[in-house]
Amino acid sequence: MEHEPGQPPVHNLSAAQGAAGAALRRKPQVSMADVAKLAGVSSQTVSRVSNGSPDVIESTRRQVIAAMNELGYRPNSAARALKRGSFRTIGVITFSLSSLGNMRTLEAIALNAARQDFAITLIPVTAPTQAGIQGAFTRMGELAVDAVIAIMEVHLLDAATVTLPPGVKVVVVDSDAGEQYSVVDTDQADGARKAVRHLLDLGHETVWHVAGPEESFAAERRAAAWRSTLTAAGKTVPPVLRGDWSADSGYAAGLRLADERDCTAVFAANDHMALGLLRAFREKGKSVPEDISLVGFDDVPEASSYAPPLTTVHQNFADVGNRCVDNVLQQIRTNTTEPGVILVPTELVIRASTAAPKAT
Amino acid sequence: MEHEPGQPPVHNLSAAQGAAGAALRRKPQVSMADVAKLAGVSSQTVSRVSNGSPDVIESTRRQVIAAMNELGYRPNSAARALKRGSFRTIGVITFSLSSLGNMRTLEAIALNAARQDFAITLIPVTAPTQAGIQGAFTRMGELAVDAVIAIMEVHLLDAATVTLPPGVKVVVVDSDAGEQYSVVDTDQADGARKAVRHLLDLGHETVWHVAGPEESFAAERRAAAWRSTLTAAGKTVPPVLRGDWSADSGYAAGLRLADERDCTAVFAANDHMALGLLRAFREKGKSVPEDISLVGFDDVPEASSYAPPLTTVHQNFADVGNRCVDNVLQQIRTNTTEPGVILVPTELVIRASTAAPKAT
DNA sequence: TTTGTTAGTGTTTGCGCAAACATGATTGGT
DNA sequence: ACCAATCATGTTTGCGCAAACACTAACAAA
Repeated sequence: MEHEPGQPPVHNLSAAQGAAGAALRRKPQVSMADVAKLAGVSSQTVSRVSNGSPDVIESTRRQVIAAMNELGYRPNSAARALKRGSFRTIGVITFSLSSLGNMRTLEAIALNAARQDFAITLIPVTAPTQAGIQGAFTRMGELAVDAVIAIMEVHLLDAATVTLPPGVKVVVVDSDAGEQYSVVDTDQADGARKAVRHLLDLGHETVWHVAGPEESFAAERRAAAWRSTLTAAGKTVPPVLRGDWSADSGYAAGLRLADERDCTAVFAANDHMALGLLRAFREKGKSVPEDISLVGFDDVPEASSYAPPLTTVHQNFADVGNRCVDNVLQQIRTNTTEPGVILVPTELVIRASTAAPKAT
Repeated sequence: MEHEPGQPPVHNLSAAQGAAGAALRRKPQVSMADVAKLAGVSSQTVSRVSNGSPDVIESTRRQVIAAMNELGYRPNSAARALKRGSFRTIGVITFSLSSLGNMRTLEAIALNAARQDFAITLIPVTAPTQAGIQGAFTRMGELAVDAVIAIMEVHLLDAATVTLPPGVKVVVVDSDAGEQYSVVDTDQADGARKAVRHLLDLGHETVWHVAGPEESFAAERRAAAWRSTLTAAGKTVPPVLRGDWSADSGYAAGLRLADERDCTAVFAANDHMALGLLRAFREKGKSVPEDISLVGFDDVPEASSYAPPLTTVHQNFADVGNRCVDNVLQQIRTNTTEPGVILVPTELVIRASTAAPKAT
C-alpha cells in the first residue's frame, strides 16, 4: 500500500482497500502517539483535546486537531472503555422484533440513546424459553454494556435467574418485574378500561373479549381490566376467546363470535386480531358497527383504513422507548437502582367500528 | 452541544460525557488475575481456558472453571478487543425501523449474527438527509465495529462521502451502490414483473400502478419493472400515481383511480397502500376483484385478512438479513471487499383480490 | 525579593487481556 | 542412558488510552 505523505489513511470507502492482514487481526490504527508526534506534543495532550478538556491552549488544540485530521485519527473505543470501565452502550434484549410495538419502542430507544451519545447493542432472544432468555442475558454480560433494557412481552423473566455484571442497570418493558427492576409500560389497564367503557357507554349490554396469548403480560392485563370494568359496571362477563395476536387468530375467534346471538360488542386485544374479526364478521354477514361494535388496541397506522376504520386504543410506543432510556441513564448517573413502574398513558381513538346497538 | 460537520469526529463524545459523567466509572470487575490466584494457576492459563484452548489439561481446566464460577468471572470485552483489535461486532445503520421489511431484516441480521457470535450495534439515522447519514457513519467510525450493514431505502448513500476506519467491511441493503459495496436486496424487478404478468394473464387490458415515494430505490425499481413489463407486452402505460407507502396515501390514490373508467387492474407498490386502495374502492362502490383487480407487494401477515384477502408479492426479508450477515462475515474472514449485488427471489401469492375482468 | 497560584503541558502508570516466548516436566526413540 | 520432541504451564510484554501526578513558566501577592 503506498503512502502518500499528507494523505489521510482513512479511506473514502469507494476506494477499495488493498489487503493488509487478516481483518480480524489488528487494523493498523492511528494512535494518540502518532498524532502526538506529528503535532509535537505529548500523547496526554492529544487525549485532552480528544476529550474536550478546557486546559489546552487554543493554538495547541488547533495543532493537535490538524494532526488528527491529517492522520485520520479515531479514538479507539476499546481502549477508552478499558481505561474508563464504562462503554457508553446500552444493551437491548428483545424477544421478537416483528411486532409493531417492539419495533417502535426499539426505534425510540435507539434515537434517544444516540441523542445522548450512547450506542445500542441488540441482543435477540433466540428461543422463547427460559434458556433462551438466560442465554441472552449471559451474552449481554459478556458484552460491553453499562445498562440493559429488556423488551419482554412474556412471562419468563421472573422465573429466569438473571446474572449480570455488578453495576449494570436494568429497565424492563412490558413485564411485572417491578419489584426488582424499573419497569416502563403502556398503561394497559387504563387503555382496556377506556375501550370497554366506550362500548358500555354506547349502550351495549356487555362486551366480549378476544385476548392475546396467555404468556403475554400485556394480554393478561388487558383482559383483567376488561373483566373488572365489566364487573364494576354490573355486567355479565362473557367467556374469553383467546388469540395469538395474529389476524388469523382473530379471524378464527370472529367466526365463533359471529354465531353468538347476543354478542353486540367486542374488544380485541390488538388491531391485527381486530382485522381478523372484521373479516370473519364480513364473511358471516354481520356488519360492523351496525350488528357488532369492535374496538382494537395499538392503533396501527393502517387501522384507519380497515373496513370500517377501526376504533382503537392508541399506544405511545415512542414515549415508552424514550422513558426507558431516560430512566436507565438516570440510574447510571446516580448509580442507583430504582424498582418501580412507569406507566405511559393511552388514548381512545374513536373511528367507525363502534356504534350504539340496534334497538331490539 | 451542536457539532459542526467540519469538526473532527473526536469531539462527539466529549459533550455528553459531562452529562452522564460521574457515575460512569469502573465497576469492580473480577479479572483473570483474581481467578488465577484462586485457582492457583497463572493468568495466562485462565486466558487459555477462557478461550477454549486445547492446551490445558482437563484437571487444570476444571479448577479454573470452578474458580471462574465462584468469583463470577466475566471476560472483559473491552480488554479483549483492545488486545485483539477486533470486536466481533457488526454495526447496523438504519433509516427507519417502522417499516415491516426493515424490522424483519434487522431481526434476521441480529439472529444470524448472534449465531456466529457477533454482536449488533444499532445506529439510527436521525434525519433522512445526507448530514444524517454522514453523522451515522461518523458515529459508526467511533464505535468498535468490524463491519457495517446499512439498511438504506433511500437515494442518499451514493452522494454521501462516507468515511470509515480502514478495514471495516460494508454491505448495503436496498440500494444501487453495487459498484462500491456488496448489496443485498429483494429482487424487486422480478417481483413487480410477476405481479403485472399475473394481471395481464388474467386478461386485463393494462395495469395501473401506485408507486412508492420517489426517493425510494425499491419503489423506483418496482415502477420501472412495471413499466417495462407493460411495454414488453405491448400495452399502454397509464400515468403513475405516487404514494408514500402509507395506507392513507393509498386511499388518496384509490379515490382517483376509482374514477378512471378503464381502470380494471392495479399494482400497488406495497400492501399498506393496497389496503388504502381497497378502502377507497369500497367507498366508491367498486368491488374487488369484480370491478378492479389489485395486487400488493410485501405480503404482510395481515394481507390474508384484508377485504378481500390480498394477492401480493411475498418478500423474504429474513433471507435478506441472513445473506447480509453471511456476506459481511465472509468479507471479514477473507479480508476482501466484494462489490456486487445479491438478489433474493420473491414469490407471487395469489389470493382473492385478483380476477379476470368482467366481460364488456 | 520570595512565595504561592495558576494554567498548560509532559511523564508514568496500569486497566485486562492474549501473543510471544520461556520454562519445566514428561514421553519416546535410539 | 541420552537427547529430542512434546506437552502443560508460567513470564513478559504491550495494545491505546486517560488518571494521577510532576513539572515549568508566568504572573500576583506578600
